[in-house]
Amino acid sequence: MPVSRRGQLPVWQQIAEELRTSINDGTLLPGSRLPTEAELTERYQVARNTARQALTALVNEGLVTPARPRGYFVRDRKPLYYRPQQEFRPRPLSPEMDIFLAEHSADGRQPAQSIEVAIVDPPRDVKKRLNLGDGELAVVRRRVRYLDGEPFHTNDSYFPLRLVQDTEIMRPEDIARGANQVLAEVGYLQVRALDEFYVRMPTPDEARRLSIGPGTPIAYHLVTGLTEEGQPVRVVLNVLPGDRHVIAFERTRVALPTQAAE
Amino acid sequence: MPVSRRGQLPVWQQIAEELRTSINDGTLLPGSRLPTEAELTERYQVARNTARQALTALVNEGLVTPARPRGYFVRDRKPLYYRPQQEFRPRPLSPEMDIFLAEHSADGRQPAQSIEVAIVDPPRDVKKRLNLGDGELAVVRRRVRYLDGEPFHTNDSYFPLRLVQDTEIMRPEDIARGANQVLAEVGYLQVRALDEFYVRMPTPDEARRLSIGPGTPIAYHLVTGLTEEGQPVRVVLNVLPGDRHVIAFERTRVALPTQAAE
DNA sequence: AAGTGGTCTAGACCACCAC
DNA sequence: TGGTGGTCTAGACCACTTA
Repeated sequence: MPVSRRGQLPVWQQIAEELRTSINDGTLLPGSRLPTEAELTERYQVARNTARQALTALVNEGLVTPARPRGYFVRDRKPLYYRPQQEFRPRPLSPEMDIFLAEHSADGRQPAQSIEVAIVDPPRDVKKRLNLGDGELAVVRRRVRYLDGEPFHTNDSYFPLRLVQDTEIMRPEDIARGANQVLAEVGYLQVRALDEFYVRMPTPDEARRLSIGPGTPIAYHLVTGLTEEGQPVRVVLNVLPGDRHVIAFERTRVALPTQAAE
Repeated sequence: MPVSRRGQLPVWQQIAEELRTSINDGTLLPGSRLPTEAELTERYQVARNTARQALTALVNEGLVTPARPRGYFVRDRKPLYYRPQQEFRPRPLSPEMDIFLAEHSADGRQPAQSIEVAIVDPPRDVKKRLNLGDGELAVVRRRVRYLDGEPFHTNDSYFPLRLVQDTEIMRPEDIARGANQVLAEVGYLQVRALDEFYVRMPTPDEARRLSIGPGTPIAYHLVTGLTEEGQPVRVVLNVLPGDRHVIAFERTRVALPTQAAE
């Protein structure tokens, strides 16, 4: 086979490149099995570790996933649309999960979620955006959302404790009309939100919580909800595995048609 | 040292975990050097490959970067804000690069860009969003933007060839008033845009073009620009390395305060 | 020139699970 | 229970780049 030990590229990269090509040109379709490590060592006449290095590279690129003891398989990415704007749209009275449900159940997939409420000293990220003083606490509603029993993403909403004490927000149950409505009822209507997306590899904790395999990055999505006066009253922290989401939103022209920047 | 061969976790994971902890608790600050492979094999009494596997894992998590022959170093993530909304804001007559420049030069960093124009059969992603028939061609303006001489992101704008033939868009130069304005002048004013973000590892090509090291994912940002009639006239394809960008935008309430979804 | 990580080999034992 | 990938060892040679 055409691997050369004197080539510009290391042998393992040449092997990885050949496999990559097979995947891209459709020779190896999503879901199909790659050659085993043993087959590669045989075919290219290299040590097993060399073949392994090639496969490991593909795993870290997110192209391939190992499924012991059946072999390595070409990954099948089928991300679903995730619409941060959705939450500023009016909607009928319905369980808190509605949006998520409406977005995804159309596919015939079974949505589910777990809710957990805690009073915490929030992470620095959140503290800063909520303008919390030292030692000031927050309530967090932590959710993991599932699709067909598989974890899909996490959604942790933080509220300053002093604003939501003794409201429904403190109870680990679905809030039929939405937590934002509860906030509005106690005088903190949100009229603006700031969205930030960080793209990075998951921490081991995140990987565990969401069953994220190697080679799968995440979007770390922060939303800061503000009142008319610009007071932050809510920070949401979402972790969206890249292989399961497409983040989508829509924009409309805000200004007169005098100028349109590229 | 406390690595046990009979532990639940493989030795290399235990080593990785100790290093990870040192990084997170500030013992190893961003920019500082990790122990060398030789030092780790000595300290933990393991084979070099085992120490290496621990370090490689941290590299693939994006925590650490190897800088031969100086050793491994803790990475320093300093992403800049990237605001897709910016382009729908009015702005003064100025070079095409202005937005990018205004966004980033405040930091005292030197922005630059390269432009390249080509007539191509666009990728499927683009073709579909532009509603191009089979064999119908497009013009692409490919840009790489730099900051302090380092590649920062790529920005490829596609236009249906039939719409922009003989316009400035065909010329590989900065368009002072912006390509969108040119489009508007020939009758294709954009009033809406659809944004999609995919989060994934870079392809080897992307990694090369943008000098992306291992363990760094990208956001693949697609913008489809639509006219009043809903005709797509522009598709932009951005590749944003995760270690250099924070994607940010703002939302305002669109509906009456009857309902506020969480 | 020395020391670093990069590559590669050859071999061993093990845990897991589909068949 | 066989075959798979996961882990680990011990050693070798090389390429690079900074000091």
